[in-house]
Amino acid sequence: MEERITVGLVEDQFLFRKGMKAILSSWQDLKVVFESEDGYSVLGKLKEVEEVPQVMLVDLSLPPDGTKEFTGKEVTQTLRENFPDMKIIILSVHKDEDFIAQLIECGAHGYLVKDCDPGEVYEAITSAFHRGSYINARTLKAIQNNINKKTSPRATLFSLEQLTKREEEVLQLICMQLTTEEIAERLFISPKTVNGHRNSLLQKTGANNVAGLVIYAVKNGVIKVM
Amino acid sequence: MEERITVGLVEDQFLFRKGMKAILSSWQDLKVVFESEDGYSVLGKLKEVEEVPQVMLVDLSLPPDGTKEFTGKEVTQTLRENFPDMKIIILSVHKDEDFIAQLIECGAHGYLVKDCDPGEVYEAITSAFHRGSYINARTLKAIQNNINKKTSPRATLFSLEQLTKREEEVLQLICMQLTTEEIAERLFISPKTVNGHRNSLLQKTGANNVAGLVIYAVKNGVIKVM
DNA sequence: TTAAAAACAGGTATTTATACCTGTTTTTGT
DNA sequence: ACAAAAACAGGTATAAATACCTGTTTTTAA
Repeated sequence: MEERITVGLVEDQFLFRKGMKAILSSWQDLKVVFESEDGYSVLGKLKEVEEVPQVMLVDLSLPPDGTKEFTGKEVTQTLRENFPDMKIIILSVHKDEDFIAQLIECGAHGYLVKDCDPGEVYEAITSAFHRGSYINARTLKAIQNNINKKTSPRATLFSLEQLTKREEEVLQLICMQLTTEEIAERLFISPKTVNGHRNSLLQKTGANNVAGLVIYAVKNGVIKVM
Repeated sequence: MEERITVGLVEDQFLFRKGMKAILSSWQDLKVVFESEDGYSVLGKLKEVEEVPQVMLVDLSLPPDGTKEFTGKEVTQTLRENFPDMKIIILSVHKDEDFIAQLIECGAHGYLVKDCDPGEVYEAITSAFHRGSYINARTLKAIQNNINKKTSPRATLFSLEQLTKREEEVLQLICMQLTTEEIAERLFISPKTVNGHRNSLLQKTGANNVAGLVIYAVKNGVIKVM
């Protein structure tokens, strides 16, 4: 019998992680050798372990009480740098094409949405291991559309830059229903400055108004809502 | 050997559902006899099935593309009315006490957060079946605090009234970053009417502005954010 | 059928947010 | 030490949201 493929799981929801482990166990040629609940501890845990998994399934839900959240992109990049041979498969609820494309660009070897079936997870793992990647139709489409966007002139204007610390701080206060003046008081700065941050936020996130900003904050884990 | 407890799963995420099924299968005295992916089809499916589950695990994540979403409260109420003997255990990511208390008031027999461990799920199922309910410390606290709120004088002023259909509709459009005028166009009504709904929303939810409304919408599942 | 709730529509006023500018100072990385 | 980015602060204008009213029509439920 051939060596089994060793698999690692990064997933914050305990139940889902255990469920996934149970599912994967039904394939004889897979072996779950690593589990982690968040992006923080992955690296540390991996260095202490004798058996480094060949394929890592990474879920992108954020840890619910993260002071500084570790996004899927960061986890992917970190893993790629430290374990160049490891294949990384992203598991996420996001169907957004930009989002998918960004992950692949960061070095992920595959992308699965969470409503796929167990068979596809298996296929992704084996494909990533044997052929180096698993790109399904949706992922391919996302990558292609993203390339088109990049070559189009609008992309450079609208590109999703990262928020600065101050912007993130302002965004959190906006989500807490504070007005510009209240935020200014809270941060001991001029309302005009807050206004500037507001505008940067709207531009960077592509939102039209506070509603869009709040949604962005929720989606990107800038605030925790549950 | 005694009869096994029959269990049903309502959960939109395919992978999570399968994982949960795999987990539950490790207990010999449980038997998963029913699965549904959304609140809509539960009732219909249950009527076509020969074996109605004794305990139903209901996840509250919303179906990702629901035109008219079926909330956990509605599912609970509907099940209670049509299957009075069935025990209902809610499985959710929400840790909000009001939210938990509301579900229990709607007739749920237990409430679990999604990061609990598999053993607790098993305990909840058996406890609900044999003793009629499973109330853990968190749930109990939520119920108690909710009772306190109700008897306090402020509660009557601030009480979370239910949103009307129209209000919910307007709220969704607000979250989609539409302005009052755009919403009016979309719904073929006067901006003044939309304004009225806006004000009702602010009052009913206790929000100060759109940011608060969006947060409310996310917390209460009025919109789906992922 | 009748009362209550919901949906509708209008008014006035004020506050806040958004969309553009301009520029300086401070921090950061190399 | 230098350039770049971030944080800061000001201006002007307009658009939108919020806070209060008033009332009518339609729908819902008892």
